[in-house]
Amino acid sequence: MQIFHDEHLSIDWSAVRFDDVKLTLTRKEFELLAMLSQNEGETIPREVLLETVWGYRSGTRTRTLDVHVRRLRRKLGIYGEEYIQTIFGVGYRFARLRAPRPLVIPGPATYAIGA
Amino acid sequence: MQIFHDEHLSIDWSAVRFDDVKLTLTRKEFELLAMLSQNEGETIPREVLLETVWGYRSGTRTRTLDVHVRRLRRKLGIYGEEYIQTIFGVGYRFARLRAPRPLVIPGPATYAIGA
DNA sequence: TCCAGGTTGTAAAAATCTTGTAAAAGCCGT
DNA sequence: ACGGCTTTTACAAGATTTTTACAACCTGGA
Repeated sequence: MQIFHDEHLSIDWSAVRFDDVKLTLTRKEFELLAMLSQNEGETIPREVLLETVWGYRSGTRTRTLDVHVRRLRRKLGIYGEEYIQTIFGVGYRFARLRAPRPLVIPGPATYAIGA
Repeated sequence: MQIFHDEHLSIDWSAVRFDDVKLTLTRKEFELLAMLSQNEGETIPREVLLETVWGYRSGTRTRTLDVHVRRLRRKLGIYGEEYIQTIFGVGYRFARLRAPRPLVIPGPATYAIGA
């Protein structure tokens, strides 16, 4: 069963792939991503994430969520910050990727072909 | 009847061959490989493997599965880890071999081509 | 039946991976 | 600029897997 899909990212219970490259997420990373992507577009408060994914009771002082968001973003590559947005003072929000993929081909060899 | 096939690996009920070389697997090794490859791409939990292949009831403390995965991987040669992937804390997943063989030749020669 | 060879499971140490925390650095809104 | 919140990095503890070695167990043939 699929949790979320768009042009680049595909999230299933069996696997997560970004542009046909399989991402290996840890359990917590996956649970967090699932939680966020299942509520695409909605801002989920920190407290809610900490409670649903970690089972922490409200009031627990921890930075775990932030660190996991960080690791998740890194695995999502350059679009990490696009997919997982910070809502300052509230929580995080998962969003579908807007613009297609910018195609940039640097390097001299490229020009030689076109010339 | 064939269980799984790709460019390198061929798994039938009668034989398993890797690049036209017949592999001699033991019964348990074969059952494990069959179970995994029949569900290509899906992560199969340890518990499920231990129950279906070994008939163990859930909760049995054993390392047998790990050891058999080890022996299987070894027989699959350098691609052992590619075909049989570990999903930490969950189980194992059989996957089709990705890219053929990454042939990368860095260095000055590359630039000479473009020039 | 007994032996030889191969198969299977276990134990234990070594290696690896995951996860949470601490602390410094950076960012945000006022 | 300030206080509060988030990001980033590094580390340590705990959990899980890998690896090796060994012993028990089959099974077929002598």
